[in-house]
Amino acid sequence: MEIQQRKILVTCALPYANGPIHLGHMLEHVQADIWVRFQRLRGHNIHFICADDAHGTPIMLKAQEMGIKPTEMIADIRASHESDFSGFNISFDNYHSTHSEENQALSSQIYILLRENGYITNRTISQLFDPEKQMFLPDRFVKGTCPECKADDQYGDNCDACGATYSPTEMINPKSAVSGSTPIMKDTEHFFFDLPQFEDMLKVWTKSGALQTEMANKVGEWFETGLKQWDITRDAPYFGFEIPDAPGKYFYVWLDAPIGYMGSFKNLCDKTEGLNFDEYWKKDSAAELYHFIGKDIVNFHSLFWPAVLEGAGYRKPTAINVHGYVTVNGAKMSKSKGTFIKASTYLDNLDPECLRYYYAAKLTSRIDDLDLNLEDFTQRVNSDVVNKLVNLASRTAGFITKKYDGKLSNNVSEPQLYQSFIDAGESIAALFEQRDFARAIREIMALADIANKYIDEKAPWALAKQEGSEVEVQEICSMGINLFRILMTYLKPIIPKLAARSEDFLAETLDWEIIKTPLAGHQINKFKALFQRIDPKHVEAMVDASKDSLEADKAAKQKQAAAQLEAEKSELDKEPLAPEIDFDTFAKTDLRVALIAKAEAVPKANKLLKLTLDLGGETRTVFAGIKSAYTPEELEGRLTVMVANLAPRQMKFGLSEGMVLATGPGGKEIHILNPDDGAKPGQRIM
RNA sequence: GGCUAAAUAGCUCAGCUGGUUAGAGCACAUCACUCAUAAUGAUGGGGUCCCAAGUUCAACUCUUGGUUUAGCCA
Repeated sequence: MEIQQRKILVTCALPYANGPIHLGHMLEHVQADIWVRFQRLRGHNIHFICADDAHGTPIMLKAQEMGIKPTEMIADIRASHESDFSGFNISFDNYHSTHSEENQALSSQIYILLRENGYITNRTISQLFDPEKQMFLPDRFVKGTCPECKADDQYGDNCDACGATYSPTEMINPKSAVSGSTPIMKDTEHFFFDLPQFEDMLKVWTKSGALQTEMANKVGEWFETGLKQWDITRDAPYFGFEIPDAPGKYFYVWLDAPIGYMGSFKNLCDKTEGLNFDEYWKKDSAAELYHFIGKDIVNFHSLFWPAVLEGAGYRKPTAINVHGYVTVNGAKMSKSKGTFIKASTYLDNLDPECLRYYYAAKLTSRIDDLDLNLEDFTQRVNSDVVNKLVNLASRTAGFITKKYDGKLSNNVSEPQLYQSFIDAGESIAALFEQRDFARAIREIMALADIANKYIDEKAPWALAKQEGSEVEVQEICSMGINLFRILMTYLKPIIPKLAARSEDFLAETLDWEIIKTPLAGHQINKFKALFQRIDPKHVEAMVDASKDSLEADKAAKQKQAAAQLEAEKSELDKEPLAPEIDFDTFAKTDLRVALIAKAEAVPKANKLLKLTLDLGGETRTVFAGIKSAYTPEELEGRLTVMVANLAPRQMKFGLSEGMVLATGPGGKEIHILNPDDGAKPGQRIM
């Protein structure tokens, strides 16, 4: 290949490991994947990496809620993320996690370099602290009344009702969202990254072409407001990496998350022969580095991240490629409308290539939001991919197979037409390079229209009925196949699976350079349907399924909320104290230490165990309603407490001569009493 | 509240630094074709280019004000 081979490293933003991938995430991964596949197709040396962002308070608390370790939770979520991405044919060279050895080593090393270079300062700050949970609270985990409009139940950083922003300390009646207790102010020493020192460098870098103009403008506004020192510390308990030389202090998740890009690449280098970490990350690296991100995290990537890299002596990104949000049917993705669609739900119902195509058809290099209009989606994909593109092969292949044994003509009858399709490749490539996929697709489809027109004008089906036109018919249809081959090659980065099926059909690997020579005298395979139309029913089913999973979520949340409410009630609320009695009244109750000599299940009783209690010489038979919480085996040999002077009571299964004491609401939650070590059977309890 | 971006046919979007009757695809209508996954081709209907004022010989394109939407900041 003539083109100078480039060394490129591409990343997608690291998905947060506390929830599933949805179609919003997919926009970014599809965009990056198309660009990466395009570069590969052009012969460049490109590596595409990602990882799960696995640290932070929300993950720690969610794991707690689920009753599992954070490491277990992030492992599960990572598996689901990887499966979703591979379902959409996202061609990562490596998918790692920020909770990894590589990342810990790099984060610590970068932090130490920043400190040595004088970019870390420390000071004591005062923060809201949950006295019950013994933890500092991020703003999002404080709820209370808005100081401006007095709306209840607002988050600690801003008010949904009036849009006011404030610090959680200004809230009226703040409560910890974790425990419900009232937070107190507590001092703690934090480390700060001294961002203002990088202002001059950032002003130059952000205007160097590394950012889209819209973003450069946006960042300009932030400069006007003034850069602030960045708090990179969180106190224990925190799920993350402990800061070197600072026990109990952890890196804020947003410090080690972007370093996760490096961590994932390091991990790839360690398992790839000849791939050198420094070649891509050292200060004077000749490799290109691109981050694909959404517009929500621009500040981290255009200010903190390049400054951290610079401060620690690494190279800065070549460019940050920012995209907008996905809306569905013109509105924000909504769980109640069923338009909050998870990647897995999509894959259950539709072909990933359809979404890849549709996103590509609407993606530009700008930051506009992209609307997934489900009706338009169906029409556009069916019309472009099936009616125009695949149709080109479908309508000509039959002739070649039936009349010419699957062999294309030796002669290329329209070399000029062919060449015009090849020439268009240059501008199409430029559009791919600029991430202007929408325009690329428009050009490709305009070519498909020309190709269909050509077939229509030549009408090989009419010629086929005339004697002596065999060669001409073969040549026309071969042209059709050849044009199809060019178009499919251009689309290969976007719809790789369809391209792969086309390769089977054409008996050839589609390649940007090779297609410059048309196929002549070439044997192709029998045409099979290459692509299934989108059936609107499947789209509907997907939306319904998204509603379903939401309803389940909602029900689960309600149940959880009810349980939490119950748990928040004190035991005394549930069962208020009984009226006062005098000592003599209490003394009438004769409580004794009893040895459970024997315990057996009562065959026909659901709740009862038959206990034989030894009072040190005398035994009693007691039926106790604790079968749901204890097995007979675990009770035998234990000491417990019984009411020894309770009048015997005739039960269906025999006479019960007393009762054992237990607490708890019932079911599994029954706890019998245990006297402390040393107590002897028969001793009175007073 | 301050700022940024967007607002063009039923839908999704193009319209470069202001210059003759505002474009494409889809959808719709009519005709042609019947090779093709009811696909393709031709023709056509459809727009006060968000509103108002201004600059100009001339504004979808520039300026100002407003409306709506999305977002950033306080």
